Amino acid sequence: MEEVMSFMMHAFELAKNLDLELPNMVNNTEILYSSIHEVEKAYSDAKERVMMMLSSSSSSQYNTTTTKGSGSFAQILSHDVFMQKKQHDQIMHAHSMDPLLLIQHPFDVSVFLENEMISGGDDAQMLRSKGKQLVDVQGKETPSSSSRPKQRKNDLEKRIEMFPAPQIGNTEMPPEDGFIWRKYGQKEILGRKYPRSYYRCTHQKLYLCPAKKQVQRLDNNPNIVEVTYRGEHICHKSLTAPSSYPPLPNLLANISASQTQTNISSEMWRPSMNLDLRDGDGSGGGASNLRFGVEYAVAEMADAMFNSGSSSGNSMELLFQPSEDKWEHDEKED
DNA sequence: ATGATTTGACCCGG
DNA sequence: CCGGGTCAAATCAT
Repeated sequence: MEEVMSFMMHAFELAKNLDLELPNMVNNTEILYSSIHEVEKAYSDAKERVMMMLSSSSSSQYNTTTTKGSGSFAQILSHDVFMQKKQHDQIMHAHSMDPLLLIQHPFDVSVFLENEMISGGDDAQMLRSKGKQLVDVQGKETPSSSSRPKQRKNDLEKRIEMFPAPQIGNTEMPPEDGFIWRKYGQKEILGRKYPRSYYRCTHQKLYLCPAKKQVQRLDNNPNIVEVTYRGEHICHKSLTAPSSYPPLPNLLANISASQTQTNISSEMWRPSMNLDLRDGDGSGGGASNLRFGVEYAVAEMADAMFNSGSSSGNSMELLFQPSEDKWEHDEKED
């Protein structure tokens, strides 16, 4: 029960925060949206916990091996709510929060794109055509003409997204977005309360992946981090994935059917536990090390295991449900 | 030993 | 010249 209370308290806190920050948010719809969404989610989480409890209390003798079709009303209800919540979250994310989708379906979320896009589109191509020397294929710098082969800002397409920031635990943990990032710098920014962290794609060396991101906590609302993406993941395309994702509706259908993808932003909002994966000093470490696909499933599993405790088998049931239609398959090298 | 993070120095555009 | 972005050596983690 304390768990539920904790969830509720968190929801209250978020709502209160939203209330307080509302005047500041009216002209920033992204933040407003994000905040509302998180409040909604917090309550939804609390509700889910209650459902779980209902479920376990009314069918305690069935315990963990309950299989589908034999559940009590509460179980069904709980399952239903869980599904609804998941589906809802995923739809919301698909439309606004998921940078993968943002990259793959920029048309769908154009509201989040900045005006600073560079005509010409393809980053890699653009870099090449601009004669920028990055690194050569062997990974060595190609020294020529005194100046450093450094990409300058504005060379890459820029996309800004708002993510909820963790309030407890390692609050410096950047939002998980499905890619593996390596931190290469941190800087105090003039007029900003919090330092900005710089990340680049881990596969930069191997695959010349130009993707980068900056993570910056907002000063007027530290609960939100502004993530600026630059460049697209060519490594993602070549390594894993789907050079093109299924059309959005299909994707959503797949996700909600398979229940394997984790709601990304929810991972950092777990109110009653500290999900620090490493680095507890909060000194700016902790680049995200989860990757899309497998680890997400693992995270989801861990999430379900921790959160459901001994109360119900529903989550597990969802987790192990066959789902071959995942669109991220492997990380095979070529 | 290898890879990631930290952090001061450096570079460049405005 | 200043500030933002990046480099790279030192350090840390595994």
